[in-house]
Amino acid sequence: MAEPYYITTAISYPNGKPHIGHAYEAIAADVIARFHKAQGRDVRLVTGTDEHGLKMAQTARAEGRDTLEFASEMSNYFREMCAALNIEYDAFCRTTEARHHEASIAIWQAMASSGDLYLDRYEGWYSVRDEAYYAESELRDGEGGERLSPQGTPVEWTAEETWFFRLSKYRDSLIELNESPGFLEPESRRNEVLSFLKGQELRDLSVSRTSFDWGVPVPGSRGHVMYVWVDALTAYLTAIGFPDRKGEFARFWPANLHLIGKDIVRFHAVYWPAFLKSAGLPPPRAVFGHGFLLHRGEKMSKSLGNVVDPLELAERYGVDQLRYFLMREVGFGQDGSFSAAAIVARCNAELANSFGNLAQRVLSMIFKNLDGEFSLFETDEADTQLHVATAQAARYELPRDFEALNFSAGIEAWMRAVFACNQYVDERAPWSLRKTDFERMRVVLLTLFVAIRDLAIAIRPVVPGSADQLLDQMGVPVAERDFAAIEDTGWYARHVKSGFRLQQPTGVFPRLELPAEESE
RNA sequence: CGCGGGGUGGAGCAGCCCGGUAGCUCGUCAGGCUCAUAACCUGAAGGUCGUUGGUUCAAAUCCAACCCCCGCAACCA
Repeated sequence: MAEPYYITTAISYPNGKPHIGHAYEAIAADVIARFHKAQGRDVRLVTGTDEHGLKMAQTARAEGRDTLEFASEMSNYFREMCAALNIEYDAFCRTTEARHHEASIAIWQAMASSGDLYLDRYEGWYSVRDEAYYAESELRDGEGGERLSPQGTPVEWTAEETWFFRLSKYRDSLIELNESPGFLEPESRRNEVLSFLKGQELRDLSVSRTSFDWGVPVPGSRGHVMYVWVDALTAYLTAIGFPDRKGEFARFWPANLHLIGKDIVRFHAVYWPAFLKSAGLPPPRAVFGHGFLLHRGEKMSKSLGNVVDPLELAERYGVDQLRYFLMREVGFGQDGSFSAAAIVARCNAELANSFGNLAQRVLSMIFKNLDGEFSLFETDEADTQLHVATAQAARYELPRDFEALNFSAGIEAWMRAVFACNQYVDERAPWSLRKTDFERMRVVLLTLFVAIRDLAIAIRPVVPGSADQLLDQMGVPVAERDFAAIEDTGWYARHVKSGFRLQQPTGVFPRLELPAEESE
């Protein structure tokens, strides 16, 4: 049975419509999921929306809407984004679903029976906007003498009864977990978390609220709803069947990877493993905090008016182009910059001019000169060398780098193989051979055909739609588009035998135009 | 002394962990080719790797100090 692989994106807070950051994370998760599928693994990709919390309730009220109805609408935008970006998720978990409430209650009860939850009185400076308490020392004075949080939001002295989670108890095991290689990446994030864990005693965490009711009710404790993060994180369990601990859950937990933004690393690398341990469940195998995208080097914000709608980008430049750009251009784990000019330049240079044009010129010559027919052929040493170069990239380098979440390096290796193919075309000059040595021309073209097929399969996780269009034209069976198929040397003989005939090829990676207003 | 990221040919980056001829893409210039999406291939120019000092036979790479840029308020990955 195939090895299971479970990956999640963060469960998004749908307070607003999805922006480029959500798109980036979803795309990266989808690329990872497709890559592991192509490696023959049994993959679950989970995403969803975290719809509880005061802010949701407030936003809905401000719009004069029923909270759930509003949340449903917002959640749908996230589903639509996934559909538009070709995100192939297996489950979309909404935290307002009944099954999720069940899961949250189950984990709560498990933590309670470990003795890790206790009721106490909490007094302090509370910011309604931030849903957080602050220490006296963190506050500053605002205009008119009011007290402000470090975030500049008003705070008031509040006393409430709240449930606490004994986070302090888990400090040592959390340090150990975060020190274990591969748990939290990239390294810079790990250092941050470790310095947080080691730098101080951990305070127990307030995990219930009584100031509002839009959340999962705490079992047996009227008036309390769970702290949003308790239930949000639990969505990772809900999606695979928890509280049923058999079946899907037994197979897929612990998750192989939580892919999240760098801003919520602490919740995933500290609170979440502690909750799980308390509930008697193993922690996720890995957490990766990716970077943020900057628009032309500037942070995006509504107030600056430079927020970019990911669907507009996909519409304008193409879904696969956007996917390719984000995975290629930005070092995974670092912040990255994007702009219309950068997308156009990158996609034109690599997808259109290098790979797309390579496929087009080769398929076109096969169509015109060989009537689109395939036959067996013997390669000479130089031909074999080309296959070695492409196989190196498609079978070894790209998978190795993708496995390590080093997408730009993997794609770069792939590009080197594409360059080698174009170089080979030029050196062999099949258009000249056509007149002088037809047989050699045939061998050269078919050699290239094989190379292109391997390269198309290798890059398919990144640009699934376009790669499939190309492979369709090439007559590569749908079932033979994974890494096992690249290894399978018998495929070409079957391809010949099938009698497949190539039609007039059409390019799958068109050149992009830079919109006039973006070209300054 | 708040925390973190970064400063490498015109632009964007890799290399730094595990010191040993400075690499890639774009751009520029020259040449080639004409099969192909005005695409492709070859070659060239262009960098004292932020500064200063240290370790070393040898430093972009290790150590120290300093300078500069960007995040760390909200929406939010």
